[in-house]
This record gives sequence, C-alpha cells and structure tokens, in this order.
Amino acid sequence: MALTPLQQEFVLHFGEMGSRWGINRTVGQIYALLFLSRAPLNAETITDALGVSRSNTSMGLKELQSWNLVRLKHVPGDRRDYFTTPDDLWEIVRTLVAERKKREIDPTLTKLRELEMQGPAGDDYAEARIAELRALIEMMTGFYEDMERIETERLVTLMTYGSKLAGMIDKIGTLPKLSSRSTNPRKEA
Amino acid sequence: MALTPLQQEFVLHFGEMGSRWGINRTVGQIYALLFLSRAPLNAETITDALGVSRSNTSMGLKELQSWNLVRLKHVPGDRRDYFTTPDDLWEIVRTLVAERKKREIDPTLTKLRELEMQGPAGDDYAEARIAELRALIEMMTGFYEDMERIETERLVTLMTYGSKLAGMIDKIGTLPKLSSRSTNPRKEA
DNA sequence: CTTCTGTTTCAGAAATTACTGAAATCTCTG
DNA sequence: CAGAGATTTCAGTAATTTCTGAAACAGAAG
Repeated sequence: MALTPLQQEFVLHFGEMGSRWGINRTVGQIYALLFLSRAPLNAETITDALGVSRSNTSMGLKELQSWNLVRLKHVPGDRRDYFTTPDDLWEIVRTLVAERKKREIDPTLTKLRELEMQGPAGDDYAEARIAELRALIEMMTGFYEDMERIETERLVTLMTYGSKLAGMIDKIGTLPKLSSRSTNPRKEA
Repeated sequence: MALTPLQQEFVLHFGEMGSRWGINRTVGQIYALLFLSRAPLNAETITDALGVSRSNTSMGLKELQSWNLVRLKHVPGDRRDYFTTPDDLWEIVRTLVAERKKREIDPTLTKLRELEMQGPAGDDYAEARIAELRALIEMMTGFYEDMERIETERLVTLMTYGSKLAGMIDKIGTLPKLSSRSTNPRKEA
C-alpha cells in the first residue's frame, strides 16, 4: 500500500514525536497509519506501508494493544488480524489519559504512600514535602476519576465554558447540596 | 552529603521513573534531591550526593533549567550557583503542564494546521480525521489556557467539587452571561 | 497427522541516548 | 592582567533501546 503525501507526512510526524510521547518511532507510525485509515489494516499491509520488518510491526502492535489504543477486528473469510483505532476521538483521549496516569503517576503515588508508611525518618522537611506531594496527586487523581465518569457531551460543554468557570466556581457552596467526594467545599449549604 | 534512607529511596524512584517521564535518570534524581532539600544545593553537592560525574550534573541542571523546573539562587559570599525547586507545588504542576504541552502537543497542532493548509489531498477520510483531531486539540488547549489563568485557590475549589460538576454543567446557559471565549454554550440566556 | 498461513519470540546487530574525563571557557578577585 | 574557582563543552565510551531475520509457535484445513 503506497501512502498519499498527506498520510506520509502525518505518519512521519507521529514517528518523530514518538520519543517525546514515550513510544518508539515505529509504534508512533503504526498508530498514525491506523488513525488515518478508514478500513482496518493487517500487519502485512502495515509492514509494507511503513517499510519496517514484519517482527517490528508485530511488536509495535503488541505495544499499542497494551496501551488499549488499537482494536482487533476480524474480516470474514480472512484469518489475519486487522487493526483499527476507535472512531470516537474522545474515547482515544480518555484511553490515553488513563494509560499515562497508570504508567506515569500511579507508581509514584504508591511509592509516596509507602514512604509515608515507613514513619518518621528524622527529616521533617523531606517528610512534609512528600506528604504535600502525595496530597496534591491524590487531589488531582480524585478529580480525574470524577471527570472520567462524566459523559463526553458534558465535558465538551464544560471545556467550551472556559473562563466563565472562574465566576461559577465562586458560586460553589451557594448551590443546593449534591452528592460528592468532597468533604467541605468552602461553605456548606 | 550523605542521603537519608528516605531521600535515597525517593531519589532512586525518580531516577527510575525518569525514562517514563521523558527525562533521563540523572535529571530525575537531581530534581528529586532538590525537591526534598530545604536549602538550595550547588552542583558539587549534587554530584557528590548522587555519585555521578560533575559534567553529568551540569547537563542535568541545564536540562532542568530548560524545563523551568529549578531556580537559580545565589548565596552571599559564595560564587557558586545554587539550585532549588519552588516551594509552591501548584507552581511546579503548572510549569510541568505548560512545558509538556509545549513539547508534546504544540508541535503536533502546528503540523496538523500545516497539513490542512495544504488543501485537498484526495483522501477524504484522512482529511476529516486530521481536521477533527485538530479541532479537538484546539478545544483542549483553549480550555487549558483558560484554566492556566485561574488562581490556584479557585482551581482547588473546582477540583474538590469533583462530581458535583456534572450537575453544575447542566446549569450552564441558564446562568447570567459572562465574558468567555466560548461561542455558544448549549443555550444562550 | 501434515501442510499452509499467519503471528510471536528472541538473539544479535544497529541506532540512539546517556555518561564520563579532559580540556576549554567564563568570571570573579587580588 | 594573572590566577583561582566554577561551570560548560565535547569527543569518546558505555548503556540502553530499537529493529531485524530466523526460528519457533499456533491453529485451521485437508
């Protein structure tokens, strides 16, 4: 499969960005190719389009599967595996955020909790810093978990609302009580 | 400077996580060390505490400076440079997000706009996908820019509010008009 | 069971990235 | 300006990561 110039440029860009995103070039390129392709592609087609080895494609697809970024499809009457990316971009973003959190944040949160468990270490400043960092990460991951549960349509509304939020935030506490994870938002109604 | 076991473990963890975070081990370790240290440290002290070469420390500090993650301090009567991390963790988070956006997202947004500029390429699906991705990234970066301007205290309130937001979002549009980047949030008052 | 098609694994090669020590540079101070 | 202290640069080396081709594996069909 020959790539159009548009596909080509997009694929090369994702390859180059790969290292910044924590994946390797081939993985970035495979993803880019699938992203732009309406129909699912099999490993052979990908190998051929990108000019990499068949085994490299296999590893790349495995990596993308471990990120939950691609779906496996089967074409009737064809034994080969076909891959696609979800049509819904928001689903992709959600997956990406969830996976990065899992890989880049959760291990550290666990470690910070461990360190706190070990009790006083005779270094007040370091202990305070660690506790503060742990609390901040917990706040952010807690918020993330709440946002994760909100439907896409509402998220879009929220994001579009943008700077108006500042004004709205100040109304919090004056609004009727609703269930929430929060313990004490500024003022209890 | 000998590290306490607490510092040691924290520093080693940051070193290991470094590669996932897009920095190298030494950079992660230097940052961790500075983060836990009340007093600013000079390059010599860091070199000694981490057991790396002086030049490696120099490069690591340079990298951290390029990320705006450390500040340079000067101790009266001492010509050496001393480094610290900001006391305010929120400031650190803001820097981190800003820098990652700059490195991981902005170049892609630029590239997507370029690709769209090049006009029809005879691949409707790919063009639509690219346009959709560009629009999504613009929405998210636009929202980010709005949030960036909100004071920390309000952000904390917002994050603490968590799942209550879902209910609040539905009220958007019924609230009095305020200035905003948004063009048409669901319903105009 | 054997063959055929497709996928994965893996050891080594290639490429990239990180680290070091020595030399160069920079900048105060006397 | 000369010398001392501090930092940076850089070429070479070490370590790590990525990629490949060959071989092993899987399972459907005859």
